[in-house]
Amino acid sequence: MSKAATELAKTRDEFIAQWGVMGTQWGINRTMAQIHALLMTAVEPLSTDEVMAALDISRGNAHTNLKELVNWGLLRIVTKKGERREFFEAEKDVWEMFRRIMGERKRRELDPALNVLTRCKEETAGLKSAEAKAFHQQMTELEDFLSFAAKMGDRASSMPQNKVMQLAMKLLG
Amino acid sequence: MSKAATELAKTRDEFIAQWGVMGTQWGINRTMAQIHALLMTAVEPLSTDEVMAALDISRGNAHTNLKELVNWGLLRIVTKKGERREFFEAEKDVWEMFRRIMGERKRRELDPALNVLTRCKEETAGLKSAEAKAFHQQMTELEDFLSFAAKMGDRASSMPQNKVMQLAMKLLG
DNA sequence: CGGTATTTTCAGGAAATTCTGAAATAGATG
DNA sequence: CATCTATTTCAGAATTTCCTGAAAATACCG
Repeated sequence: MSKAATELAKTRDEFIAQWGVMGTQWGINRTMAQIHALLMTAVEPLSTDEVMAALDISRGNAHTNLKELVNWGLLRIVTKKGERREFFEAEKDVWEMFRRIMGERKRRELDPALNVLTRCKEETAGLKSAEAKAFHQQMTELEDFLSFAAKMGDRASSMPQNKVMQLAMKLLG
Repeated sequence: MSKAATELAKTRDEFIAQWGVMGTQWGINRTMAQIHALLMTAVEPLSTDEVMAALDISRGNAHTNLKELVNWGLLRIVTKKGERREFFEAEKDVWEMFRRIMGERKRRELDPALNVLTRCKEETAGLKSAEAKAFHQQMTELEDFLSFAAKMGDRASSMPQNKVMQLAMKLLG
């Protein structure tokens, strides 16, 4: 391998390793983040065995996390003709990646939180004590805020990128 | 305790428990989320011992997580005159809470990610192969996107709430 | 000071999460 | 349908994260 190619490989490995660390801080597991980093910077789709080899992980681990990334919409499965194996390819467009992550996090985190808040709000709607009123009010404010955030997220991710950029520029202006 | 007061206590406990579960999914630990929920819905500041009793947790656990929440800016320490103990009080304004969380997450998660991306970008800036160029380009796009997001976050959280609402309404329009 | 109340730290244990490796299943091919 | 290849599942091991309880440190008070 040439000097330059080694250099690139080293930096890429660093990126993969660090992205894994970031992942754990973001609340997703290290391997999943590393596979994502690996495929984001891959020139072409990789097979499960190639991922196993590149990251030195077991088949079960590679399989589970590849499928999880497919569920998140961050990878897609591609097939090569004459090949029976599945290959995995990352969504590389950053804006599209962001949309997918937003949507998935909303579904997994925001929506359940909203359910809890709505329920707690309703269960205390009729109570008359000052404590109960304060609690009910707090639930209402949290719910309003989160449902507002959810709507904004939906709206932003269903808009063409350039529209969002225009609006954002106004905000930054 | 009256029927209504029991009802309120039950709902509040449910809120605290569920908020704890949400916390784990959001990547923060269960106890920290529960303490936050407890204090968000407390009528007045609580001492460490009261938090321990309310959640049935050890002193070490209560202490560590209370201090961590203070670091996040989600709780403040208050003292009562004639009392030597510290009491903890939650920031209850939802918008302010959001600002604090945004700021802290940016500092802990976004900024380190940006450093990694910048380094990987710089280390491959001079390389000529098609692979290296693609890698460099991917790093650049990720960096641009995240630094843009960071700026937006900063901007939004340093604006008065009503300004943000106005802009948001336009976006939702 | 000496005594007491409170906060802080941290070693070791408990719990939760993640990973491995191998067995089971599914799918293709001749 | 026998065989080969690839995918999926999952019990138990490894690792990481979290919590307890007690000891150490700190702050206050007479």
